[in-house]
Amino acid sequence: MAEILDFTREPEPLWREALGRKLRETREERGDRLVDVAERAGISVQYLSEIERGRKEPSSEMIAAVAGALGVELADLLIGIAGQVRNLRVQQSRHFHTSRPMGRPSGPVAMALAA
Amino acid sequence: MAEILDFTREPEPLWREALGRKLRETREERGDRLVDVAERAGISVQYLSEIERGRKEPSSEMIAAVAGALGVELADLLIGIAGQVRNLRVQQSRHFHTSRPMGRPSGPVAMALAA
DNA sequence: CTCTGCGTTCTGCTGGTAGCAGAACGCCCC
DNA sequence: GGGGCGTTCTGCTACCAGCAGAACGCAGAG
Repeated sequence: MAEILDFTREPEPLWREALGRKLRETREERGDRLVDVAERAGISVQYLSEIERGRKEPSSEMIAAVAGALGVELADLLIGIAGQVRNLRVQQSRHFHTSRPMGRPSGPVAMALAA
Repeated sequence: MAEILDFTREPEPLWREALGRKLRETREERGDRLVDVAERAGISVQYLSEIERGRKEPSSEMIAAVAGALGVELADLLIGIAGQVRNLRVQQSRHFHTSRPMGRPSGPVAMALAA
């Protein structure tokens, strides 16, 4: 009974965190400031800051507004996020089996309850 | 100058709609029932139904729980959704004819203001 | 040292809605 | 007719999205 639980951080990042990271990256690549994007998207600057830091859960309309203000489409955004998530996970669990989604993750409910 | 335009706005599907579609597709591919996934994810069956139909905005924890219950990772989910979104948009702009009863007024910024 | 620009974070506040239970309903197949 | 499956209606409560206003840290520039 060597492995009780992986007390290491559940490697899977949450959606809002990955999204925020990608949004920030995209904005900085464009050389925009928070206030620029916020104005264009029609939202407050504090709120955009929290979205980018993965603190708040933006609605689908918000996501569309920010993406539109950044000049990217949803599909591109998703692909970019997927890439980031992949890199993050590989970085963390370097020497485990490579991508095999068949494994039954032991704690789907646990994640929901944990947060 | 009057830069009014925007009447060419394709109805880019909202995040929650695309997500729901993909979740349902994944579940059906596995031959699971709503109640199976709901139980495994620890959520109610009505709510899962609404998520799959894109009617409610699930939190990141919910997404993780459902994805876990389906045995898929976030990255795979995102890529699948991106593909669906792409296909949808192509399908729409190719011939606008098919049964599209819902005249979705979904613009990025416009939606934020409307909401 | 001060000033300015940029982002972050704190304190509120309000409306909306996530998420649930319970039940009813339509549909299909036995 | 009955049972499995999904949908939808009516609530209901608790939580949080999303805002304004202001303050703060931290750079660099003068």
